[in-house]
Amino acid sequence: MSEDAFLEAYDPAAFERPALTVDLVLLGLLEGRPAVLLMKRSWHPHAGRWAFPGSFVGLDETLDAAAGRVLQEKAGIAEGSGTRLEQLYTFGAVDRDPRMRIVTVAYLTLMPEAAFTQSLAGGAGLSAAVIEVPWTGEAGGPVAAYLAGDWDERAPLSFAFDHADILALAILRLRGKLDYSDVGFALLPEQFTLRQLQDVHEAILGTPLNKPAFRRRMLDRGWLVPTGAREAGTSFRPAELYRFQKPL
Amino acid sequence: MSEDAFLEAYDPAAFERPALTVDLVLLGLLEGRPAVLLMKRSWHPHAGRWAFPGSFVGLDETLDAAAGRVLQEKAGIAEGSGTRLEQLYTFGAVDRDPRMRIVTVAYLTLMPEAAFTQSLAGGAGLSAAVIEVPWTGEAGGPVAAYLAGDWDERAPLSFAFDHADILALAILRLRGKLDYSDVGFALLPEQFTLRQLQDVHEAILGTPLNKPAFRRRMLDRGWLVPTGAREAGTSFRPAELYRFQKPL
DNA sequence: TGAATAGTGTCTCTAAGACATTATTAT
DNA sequence: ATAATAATGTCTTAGAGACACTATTCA
Repeated sequence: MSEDAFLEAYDPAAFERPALTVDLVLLGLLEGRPAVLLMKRSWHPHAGRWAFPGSFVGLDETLDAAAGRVLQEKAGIAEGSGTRLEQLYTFGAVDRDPRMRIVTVAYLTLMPEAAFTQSLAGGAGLSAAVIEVPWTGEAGGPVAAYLAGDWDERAPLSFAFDHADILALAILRLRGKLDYSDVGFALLPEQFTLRQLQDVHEAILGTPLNKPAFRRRMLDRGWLVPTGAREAGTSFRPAELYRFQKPL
Repeated sequence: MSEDAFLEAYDPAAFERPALTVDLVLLGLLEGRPAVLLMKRSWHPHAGRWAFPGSFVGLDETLDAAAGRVLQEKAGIAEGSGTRLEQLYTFGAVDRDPRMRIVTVAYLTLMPEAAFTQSLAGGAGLSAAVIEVPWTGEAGGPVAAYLAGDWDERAPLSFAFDHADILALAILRLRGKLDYSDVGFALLPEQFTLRQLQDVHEAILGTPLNKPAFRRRMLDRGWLVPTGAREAGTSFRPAELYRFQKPL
């Protein structure tokens, strides 16, 4: 075909191509609520708005490698720290960046508690924003984010570029995988109670769940190992702590 | 951040970037079996192997638009012909193409019977290959494809580049969406029998299904409208023909 | 003892699998 | 009639929702 003939004579520099980046939706928990790490833009365009950390994709690095590099450079998290990277979707609207044509591969990053707070305190300029998921049934909907601490006082913060769409899709993906995969556990610390696990599920789904049914489902799955230890610091009956471990 | 300062002074032509393409997994049915449309490569590299049709992404076209253009140019299908395009995954291994760095956004294309046979007969050099899905449980596995007609005689054909991975992922995605979305119907003609629908599901899942339960599930969902007509040409009791229509 | 939440028992309802039975068409 | 498949009835079982009840801890 002509495509092959074209490629045979192709000069890589001859034609303009879109630039290619990766952007990371860094998800974790803040006081039990789902939250993302964002950078406040101080330059044009979209100065004052909030964006996910990202980077250009190098000529000799994989997409996954570029995402891992961003995790390292901008969030201060080394690979293999329990943080999980998963490709989410590729966004290619022509005018998504006013400066030039940039196609971005969005990654969903699930951070356990330790990694999340570590990169928040890392001084790399990342802020945490709590996510509020409206109940929209099966369909996806707009997702609001509020700067940590001011959850019920301030206005939702505004996103740069198409990053609001990216976040909405990330939540949708999370929802879809919630009850057949182990994404719910990836956000929790090493040890957690069943109530914490249920809170995470409810926050992501945006709807309350039936307590006995939820416990049965989780325990019957066989992924939870009781530690024998109990939570501390409550003024009532402390719950048992569990560890997540897939059998075999 | 330095990223912004960098971009301010950025000369779009100054740094080399990966090339960006779209590739289309064109899925349809051939004698009731799932099949894909492929092009046999006659040039180096990977001459003699089979590849999905694709194209470079233009500087001023959306990813979806580029995919639609490929559908038009290489499969001869106009948009809005009932064929559905859905972004699948972006493949970015550094050496996936030996000539240069090419990142490709793979699209899953569900073609109804009419469109599939039309583009097969269109003379654009596309061949149909029947897909054989091994039963691999929930996990994805290798997917074999056989040139139409020689299904049980010939060896499975070999794919160019990483296109075997792309096909395996396409089947996996299809499986996942099969029983909560309408992808099963997108492959069938306007009117079809419940047995045809079940055959499609079984072929994609790679496992037999319980007939009464399948019928109940499909009919209770409310997406099937009985037409009153019946299939013709059987030597036994003809089945009722249904149309797919989502309520509201 | 009271407040608050952890954790469980049980009933009901829904949906799926298994299997058998009836229905309908062509030859 | 016979062959072949369509279409349905029914029994059983698994799992979820609802709701009430018991258990355990701190103040």
